[in-house]
Amino acid sequence: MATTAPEKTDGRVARRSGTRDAILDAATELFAARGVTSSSIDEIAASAGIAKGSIYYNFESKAGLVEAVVERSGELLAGVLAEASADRVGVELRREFVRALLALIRDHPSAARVMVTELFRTERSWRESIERWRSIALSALVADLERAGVSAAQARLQAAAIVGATLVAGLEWLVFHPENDYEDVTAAVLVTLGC
Amino acid sequence: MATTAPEKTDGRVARRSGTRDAILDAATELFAARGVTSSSIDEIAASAGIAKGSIYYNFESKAGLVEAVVERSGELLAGVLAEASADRVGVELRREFVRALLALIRDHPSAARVMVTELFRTERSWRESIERWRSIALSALVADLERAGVSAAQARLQAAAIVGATLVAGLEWLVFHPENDYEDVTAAVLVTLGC
DNA sequence: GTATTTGGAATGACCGGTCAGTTCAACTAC
DNA sequence: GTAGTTGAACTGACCGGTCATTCCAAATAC
Repeated sequence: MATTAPEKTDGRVARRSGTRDAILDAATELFAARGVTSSSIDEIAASAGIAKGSIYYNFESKAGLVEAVVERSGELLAGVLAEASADRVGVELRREFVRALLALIRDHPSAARVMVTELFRTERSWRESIERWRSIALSALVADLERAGVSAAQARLQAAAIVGATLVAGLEWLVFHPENDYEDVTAAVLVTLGC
Repeated sequence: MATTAPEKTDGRVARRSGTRDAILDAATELFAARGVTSSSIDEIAASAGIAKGSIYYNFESKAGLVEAVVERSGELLAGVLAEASADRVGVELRREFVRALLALIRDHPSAARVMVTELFRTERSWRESIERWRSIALSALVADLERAGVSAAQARLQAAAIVGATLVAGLEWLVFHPENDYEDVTAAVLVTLGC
């Protein structure tokens, strides 16, 4: 599944090289606002400004589209968090982790909301993709906590608590109190987590 | 999960007085597992062990049923949290708040999941009900923080962070690590929040 | 007697997915 | 150079299925 613009081997250029991305963008936004199951393919096509058929030309099915959306959001998440965790431990790691997550929410609000709203839902075909990114997101925190002598079970729960504090405060900011700025939210989360 | 025992006479099931609750129970469970939009009225009726017509006799529409589910879960939440907050301030309030929320998740997992998964979704008819309970849930924490000199905006963000840490750790527990027990999860959240 | 429940059939809207056809830039033949 | 060819990208009408909702006559509860 190529994520970049199609570059044909015979030198041809796709008529509208942005179609796939346009679909992903529109889908991400609609999924964030209304949830996956109540966003129809017709709506996504209309919102992306393309025909319904093009969605099925670019993606195997609705589930495939969802997976691609989750995949893209997950890559974003993993990238940001990997950078934030590099060479850091303890309180400093936690602090940078929170900052990075909030920056992600600020810069990609729809992607963040899709991940959160679908995170705890079961019995879905895209469960696996979400699962994968969930592990990646938590791994740096878990590893650090275990290194500090916390048991594996506790480490996972504590990491979830840190992520939860950040995500929910971040979404509270986005959805209900956008008048605050990034620094306000970061401060609130860090104070709450005692960093 | 039926609330009253069936009683057969003619191949038909008589369950007069408990019908409404049976519907609410079944709906809550299905909504938690699959989400609102992908739980059909037929499924809810079958799961509740009653006829489809009875749902429309007891509720105006699917949206009305959802609203009733949210309403009931919200009352549960508000009740538990009101009790936890009574006559408490500062760290002790926060501690009891976390304990109460986790106990709620333990005792009413489906209700908790419905509230969380629908919490940050927009453009829904039941948005208003969720909104109401969200405020109630946060109010005690917000008031306490403001009393301690925290600004209104910061208080709301910090309260959200506390609730977020508790909810996400609680759902992590429920969904992914049920082998832990209530005390483990409580400890993890309280440690993370520095209480 | 009235309120509630049942079982099921009917209706119309919507939705995911299909497919025959269109478009057009690159390519080929002459 | 130009007329014709190719084929990936795109289109939108259409189809089969699902779903919420309505309706109702018979049965049951209070």
